[in-house]
Amino acid sequence: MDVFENIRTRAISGAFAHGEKLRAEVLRNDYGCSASTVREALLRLAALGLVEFQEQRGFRMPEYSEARQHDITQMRIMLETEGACRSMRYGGVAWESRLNAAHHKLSHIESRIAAMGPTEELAQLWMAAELEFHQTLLSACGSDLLIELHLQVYNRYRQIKAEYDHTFQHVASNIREHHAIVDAALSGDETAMRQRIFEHFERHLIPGRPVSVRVDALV
Amino acid sequence: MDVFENIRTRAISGAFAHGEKLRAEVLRNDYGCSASTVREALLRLAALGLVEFQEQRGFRMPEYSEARQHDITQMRIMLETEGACRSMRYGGVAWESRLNAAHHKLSHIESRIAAMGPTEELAQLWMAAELEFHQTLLSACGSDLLIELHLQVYNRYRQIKAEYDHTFQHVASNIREHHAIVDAALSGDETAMRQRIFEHFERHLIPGRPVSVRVDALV
DNA sequence: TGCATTAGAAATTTCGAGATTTCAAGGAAA
DNA sequence: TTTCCTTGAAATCTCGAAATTTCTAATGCA
Repeated sequence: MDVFENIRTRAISGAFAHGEKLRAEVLRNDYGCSASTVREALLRLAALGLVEFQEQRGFRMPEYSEARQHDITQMRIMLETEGACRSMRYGGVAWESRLNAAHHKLSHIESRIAAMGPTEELAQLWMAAELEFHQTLLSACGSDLLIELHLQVYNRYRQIKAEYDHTFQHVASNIREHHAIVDAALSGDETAMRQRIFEHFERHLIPGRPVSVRVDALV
Repeated sequence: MDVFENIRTRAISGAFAHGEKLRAEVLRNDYGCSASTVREALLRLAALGLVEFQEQRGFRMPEYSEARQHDITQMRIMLETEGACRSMRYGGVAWESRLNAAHHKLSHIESRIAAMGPTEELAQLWMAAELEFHQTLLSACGSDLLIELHLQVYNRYRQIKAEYDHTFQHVASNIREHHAIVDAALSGDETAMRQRIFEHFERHLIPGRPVSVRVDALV
């Protein structure tokens, strides 16, 4: 069992509370390994911003704050619009069909959640499919670094929204918004793509706080 | 002595060759600590992309490639234009004077290098002053995350350009370009700022390769 | 009471030995 | 010759104990 991978999953899916202390000596029991191995995993997570580390004071989960959520959301908007627009330019038909496939898988799961309510199993499937959809959106952008930084920001976003996600309040709007993004991709209209991505995230920004997003002639 | 910090500095200042293998058992001699401590530092560097890590196969420095340099440069342009423009909007006079101060310090060092040629000591001072200048440029952007990601990308940039930096071929143009950036900041013209930052990095892009940069009415 | 000190407990970090895995060279079979 | 296997050496990873630092709370003093 990969300790790093497993703790990472827990850290972005709400298994730990915001601000909770993470003690290697405690977590080791979950994995039957030594504290050093857990410590190693936590250090790597800290470098990725999923865990906070203070010398001689151990590890804790990041605290929640509206400002932090706004910041992370704005960065996701920036990286995803940039990546999606580049994919539109360079990706061609191959990318369009991959995006379609990823969207199909995701919307199937979202429909089931909308219809029969969230179960633990559906939530797991949704997490994976949502990530895959947004990664596919950027997959043809031609920049490994953009993709890597996006994954970092995506994970922090999931982490901060973990409890929110679990309720699936906005499945209906999510379905619409994901659909609108795919439409924009197929239409080849970059301005439309920027707007659709912005709209997808808009409700997670702090109203009134300045936002720096290029939307080009937002109506 | 902080092993992590020290190895990080070496990794971005050309002390290790591209693709070189980094063995904990070897590096421990430089620090008089155990291999585990070195290993811990290397894992953290790997999470930041400054070192590559393969399970059971240890650590090595990233290989050089033109494509990688282009990618990193493009991301620096993107993050720095965004951050600089936000600083222009939110930073006010306080930011302008901090930028002026940082620029003054940097250009003083660059002038000395231009005049009397590079020494090891001047190179060290330049590294610190250059980072401080570019960080000051973003310092009033209002986004901790943007600043954090920029530092990551900045470090990868320094790492890949380490030998190039050491020659100081372009001190003269650097002085001009840094000056132009400060001018744009004081003039409050965001379009000019985007252009000046692009020009500062232009020579490190692969000619002809598509670039996605918003420059707004580049003449 | 309020504040500083300090002793004990708890948590964090370092360490080197041992277990595991990969690498490299030589030899056998096709 | 080429490919596959064997084997010893080298490198990597894991572990729990020991050393260090921080935290807690009880004590003494003003």
